[in-house]
Amino acid sequence: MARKASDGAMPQTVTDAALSGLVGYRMKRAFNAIRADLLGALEPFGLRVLTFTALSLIGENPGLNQSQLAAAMAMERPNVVGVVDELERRGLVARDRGAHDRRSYALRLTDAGTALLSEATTVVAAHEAAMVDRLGPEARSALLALLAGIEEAAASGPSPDMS
Amino acid sequence: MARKASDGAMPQTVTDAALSGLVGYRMKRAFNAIRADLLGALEPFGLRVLTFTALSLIGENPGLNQSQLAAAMAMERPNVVGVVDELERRGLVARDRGAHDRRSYALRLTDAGTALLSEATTVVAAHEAAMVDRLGPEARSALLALLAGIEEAAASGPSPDMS
DNA sequence: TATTGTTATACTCTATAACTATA
DNA sequence: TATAGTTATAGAGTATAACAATA
Repeated sequence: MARKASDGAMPQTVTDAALSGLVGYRMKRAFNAIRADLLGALEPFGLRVLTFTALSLIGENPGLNQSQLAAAMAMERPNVVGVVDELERRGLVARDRGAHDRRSYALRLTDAGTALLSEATTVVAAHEAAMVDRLGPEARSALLALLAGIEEAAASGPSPDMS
Repeated sequence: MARKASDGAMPQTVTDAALSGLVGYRMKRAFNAIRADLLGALEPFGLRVLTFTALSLIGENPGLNQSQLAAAMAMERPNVVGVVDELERRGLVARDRGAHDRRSYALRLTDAGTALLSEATTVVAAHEAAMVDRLGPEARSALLALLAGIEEAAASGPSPDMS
């Protein structure tokens, strides 16, 4: 049986006072928690975070191509291919060859994709509300504003035009 | 030359109105921005986010073992091995065989580890301040409180005691 | 029998280089 | 030549199963 209370060789509780004042540390832990919850919410729909995000962006921007989708998702083009492949294989997204530029695909949701996105969005919003609304009625909007501000601050970051 | 302005086949700007109300989406983007900045701050020290976090936790809790470190870092024990290996190889952390329980190691910083942690912590804090303080004097503490609250809400989450 | 550290392994996400077909 | 999509590949980060040493 495990009995180390009388041992005295190691700390019983691990503290993180030095780290807990760092936004990056707190954000990683909070993000992991949110991500795990989000994953659970999406799992019944057979969606991952990436496929859900892509589905939502395509639904809101029908006709966009994969390069634009990659930029919107802040990821590289090659990694978008698999995401769209998966959505296309499941009949949720269609790739239409562009008439104007035959190199690119115009992405759009199928009827099945529109329906699944609608259901998944409802469930995801409910999951998030259950987590965030414990912190008070204004916590959600305050948090969203702060997070958006951080992303913006990073974009116009400490090393501007270092291209 | 690229000239698609007169094409009209695809949207010029991609919107994310539906997603931008979701905490998970905003958090992922903000976290990526913070993480990239953090990575840049740690790179001169030869540290990653994981090794910096481990270094800080060991410095604050000398004598803790790898299982406790894993729990504190919210990761699995096998993945801690490589992190401690790397820190030990660089002479920043020492593994002392425990006299009371010879299965475990008592982890502690070496003098070099203490010195490096001190320098890295200063630089990381300055980097974070440069990003976060643009949002106002109270943004940092407000954000930390909200993030801690989210993590706590997740811990006592919607599916309690589902072990 | 349970726990610590470990190895092996696999899966996801991400990033880069190089190819093809179109422009 | 430049761009869109693609392939192949490699690197992190994370997760589980199984093992030896110790309790």
